[in-house]
Amino acid sequence: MAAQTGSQAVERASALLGLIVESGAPRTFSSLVDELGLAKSTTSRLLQALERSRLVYRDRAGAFRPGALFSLHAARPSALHDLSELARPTMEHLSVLSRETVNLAVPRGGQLVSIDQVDSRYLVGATNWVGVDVPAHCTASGKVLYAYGALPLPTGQLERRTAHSPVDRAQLEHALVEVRRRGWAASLDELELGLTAVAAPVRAVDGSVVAAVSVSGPTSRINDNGITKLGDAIVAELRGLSALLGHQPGRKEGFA
Amino acid sequence: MAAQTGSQAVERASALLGLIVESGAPRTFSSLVDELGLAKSTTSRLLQALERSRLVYRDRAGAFRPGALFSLHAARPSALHDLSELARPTMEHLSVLSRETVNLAVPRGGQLVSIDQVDSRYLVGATNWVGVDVPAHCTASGKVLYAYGALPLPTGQLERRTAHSPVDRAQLEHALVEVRRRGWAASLDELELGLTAVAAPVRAVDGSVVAAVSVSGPTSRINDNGITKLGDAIVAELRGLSALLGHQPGRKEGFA
DNA sequence: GTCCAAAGTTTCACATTATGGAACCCGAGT
DNA sequence: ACTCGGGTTCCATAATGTGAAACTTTGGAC
Repeated sequence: MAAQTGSQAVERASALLGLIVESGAPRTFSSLVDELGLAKSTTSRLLQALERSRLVYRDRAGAFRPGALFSLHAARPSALHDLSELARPTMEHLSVLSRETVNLAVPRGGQLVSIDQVDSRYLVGATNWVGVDVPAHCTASGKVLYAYGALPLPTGQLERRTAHSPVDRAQLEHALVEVRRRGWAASLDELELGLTAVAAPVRAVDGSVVAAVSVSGPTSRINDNGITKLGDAIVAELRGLSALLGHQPGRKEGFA
Repeated sequence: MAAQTGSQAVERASALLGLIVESGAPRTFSSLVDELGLAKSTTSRLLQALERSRLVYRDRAGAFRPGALFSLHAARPSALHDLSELARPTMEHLSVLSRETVNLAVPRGGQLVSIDQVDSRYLVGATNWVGVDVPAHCTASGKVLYAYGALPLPTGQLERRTAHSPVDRAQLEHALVEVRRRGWAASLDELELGLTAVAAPVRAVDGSVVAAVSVSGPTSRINDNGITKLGDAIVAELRGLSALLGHQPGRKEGFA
């Protein structure tokens, strides 16, 4: 049985709020009652308190969604900062393992946005990618977000950055199939000659991909340590971060 | 005194969470104790419950920030949907008042993103702008977001859409000064000949601008009803929406 | 290193609050 | 009309939350 923490009511209300936030779809009153197992009257009263506190709102059909405080948070630039703080321990662990540059990127406004970085521990290979505008199809993170539908596929002519850049659509599509098969993506001299990156997805509770974490460095060094080995290591490391976002391995991990 | 709601503990914890989410900066333990006036021990216990529930996290200095559930929500496409649901009543009221097209736009990835629209009640003037890529400096909403620092100013050459488009930087800068003076922005035949829009800012708790709401229609009709009158009406209508995001009129409303 | 104040946590008696069963309300469907 | 599902309100009482006080930890000054 749960230890006494002096905050049972708060924990119950928080559990309700967690179910609502983690849900991809609006939650009905009775589904919340069934899942949490509290009395209807208790559930009703806790939800009313959450509603008054702007933590949930009821849509037109009466189902529950995250409320104004969540929208306020999401609307501010600091939301990205909080996400990168959440990811920071994972990124620093990857930095220790790989000794290379670790980068966190998210889809924003239909584009790839790099929001945080842990720098390489080598003297060579220290490019700061945060805030830098790059063609997503040439990057490992971009391929991850495309492969799992977190970014709309690019339209128009694909930009060529190097002789290795995937400017042919069929070539890119094939690469995305490979990403989905392996669970990670690679970019070999495609953004910049001599630069290789490997990236894997960060998933939310329903398996949808919300971010990508990449490890990048000079092609020679990354090759020497093994691209497949690195890809699998990133996937393994991101399990913890995805779990913080409510993701449980074994759940559907397909096209979001 | 407050009526008995049977959820005092939840309301207290929610009030703490609200202070943390509304704060632009991390909140210290003692500032929360001072502001809410609860006993230190009660405050400590409630914050611990919120932390266990992933609703807050403590940064390296031990100060409190919105937790993983907020980051999860912000990272998902549905966050924009929830923001537009929050704005919907205001937008529909503006639609009734103006009988024109009402649009909600946010800054995302350094760009202007239109996320919701209430259509004109006239037969003429029904363009759907949601998801359409437009040069922000030619739009009323874009000018609002630039004027208040919610969007980085455009770099490079300013695109010309019509003979009225502000392609000269000094011209644009002057327009932004005017936006800040009046509290709303206008775009007269600048995006499209015959199209005029007026927009005003949606503000968060600290006065920072997080979105813009515009009313647009044929230039002749908008002119007939008066641009200044429309601008002032939008500003007045958005007070309620900004209040939902914790904004209180009279607080600093300057450059965010 | 020591000392001290501030930040924060734990303990516990008991007053207050949260709980859940039952009654009730409302709207939709038959 | 009745039934059912989604909720809300009521209320007796058991359980929990509360805050004062004691205690611990941390950071800065000397």
